[in-house]
Amino acid sequence: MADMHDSTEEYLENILELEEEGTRVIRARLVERFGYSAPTVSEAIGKLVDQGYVELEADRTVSLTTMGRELATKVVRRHRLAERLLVDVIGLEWEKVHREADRWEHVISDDVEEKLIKLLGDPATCPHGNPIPGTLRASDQRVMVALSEAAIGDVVVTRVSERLEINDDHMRLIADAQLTPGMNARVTAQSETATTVSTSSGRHAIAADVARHLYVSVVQLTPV
Amino acid sequence: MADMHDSTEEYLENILELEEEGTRVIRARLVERFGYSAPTVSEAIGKLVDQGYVELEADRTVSLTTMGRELATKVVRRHRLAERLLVDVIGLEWEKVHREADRWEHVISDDVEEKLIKLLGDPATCPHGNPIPGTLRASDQRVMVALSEAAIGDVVVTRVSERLEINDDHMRLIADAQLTPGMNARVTAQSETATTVSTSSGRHAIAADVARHLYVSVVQLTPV
DNA sequence: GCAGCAATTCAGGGTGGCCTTAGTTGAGGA
DNA sequence: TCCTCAACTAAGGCCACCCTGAATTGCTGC
Repeated sequence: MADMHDSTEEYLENILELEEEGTRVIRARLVERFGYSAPTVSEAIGKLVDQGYVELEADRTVSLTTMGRELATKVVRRHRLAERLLVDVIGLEWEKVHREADRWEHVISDDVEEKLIKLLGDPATCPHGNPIPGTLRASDQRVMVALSEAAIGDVVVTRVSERLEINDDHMRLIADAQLTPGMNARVTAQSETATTVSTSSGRHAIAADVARHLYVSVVQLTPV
Repeated sequence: MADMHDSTEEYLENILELEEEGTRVIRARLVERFGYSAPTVSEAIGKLVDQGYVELEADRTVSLTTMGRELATKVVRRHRLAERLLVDVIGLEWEKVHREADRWEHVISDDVEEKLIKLLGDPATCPHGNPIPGTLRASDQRVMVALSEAAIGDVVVTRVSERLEINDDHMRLIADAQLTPGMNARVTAQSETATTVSTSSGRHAIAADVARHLYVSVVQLTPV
């Protein structure tokens, strides 16, 4: 554990999230995410390298060391466990939990993490459908596709990427459109700029930059 | 809200706690509490004065302004609500909750605070028996006395002061001796250096500096 | 082969929050 | 009266973490 700050956790967490999104992680990506200046991010990454959390590859890719990945995973796990606690037990509104968990993730101890896993029944995903790493239950990974790439037809929303959770407007839109994990939707049209879906709350045009971070799985034709 | 840090909350909280303990609050008391150097504390208090959270009186007493008291009370309330959540819902061990809540108190939002009060049934006290300020339920303030001052006879433990919660050894001792709030005990002897009590777990000598921060109320002779 | 642009580095700054060392102040006791 | 001691102030320093502005690097396309 040595000496470790929120800032360390914040960087590692975001590196892991970028990886999860399939983005090649370079410092410029982190500059965009955090809104910090480039020198600030470079300096911070330099320290993480010194501390053995990350490595800078020849092609500038930022990669997590084993130690870094462990800590990053722990932070993400705590974030998502906190979200489950906040939604399932405390009853905080769905759109508000991400922001709250962004602070809670840094203060939850190992002891509490353990208790939470028990209390919440070893949940496989957070309330937005993102997998909780390191929990015991096998993650029943269904085949997911970004809403922006989905074929016309019926789908089930499975996951709202962390990327969207930052933005209150996006979250409200998703909640209002009934596009939260588990909900059914019908993709009626795809274009460069938007995906059109029908849900129980009506017809909605979802902008491409939102649809790219909203994952769905195709409804199976269950033979009757 | 303006700009406000953990350090601000930490100072205000401790000022309020010192007040609760009946201590005249001067900066030297905070130096002892935090283990910071005197100049550090003086500088910090100076900033709190500038920001309108506290006032320095002519006799050097540090006093909270209305604004400062509000924030201090909020932090203490969140701390104690977090403790209740950790004990009653999450199941964290009694001795560990104080330390955990010391971090949680800084990250709980107004929204969550509200939900917690509902979830926990508007609790009057934290698990250590300290009153939760600003909750709706009338605090049924029984007549309490420090264990070190209690007369020989039967008492009920009502409160473990924050002062003791910092120290793991003290907390373990109290838990082992069955001196947690609600437990019965019999005071069998008082001396300058210790109080001797009998509980369901046997006979214990409680050092005076612990007994001073452990509050009890005298058991009423309920006429049958 | 070189301009342009994205990515990064270099140099220099600021603030918050901690430190030490060395005064100053004021009230109480010898 | 004067000394002492607790409480506080003055001055200077350090580190973490943020900034701006001005190079530099290296790939890409003309």
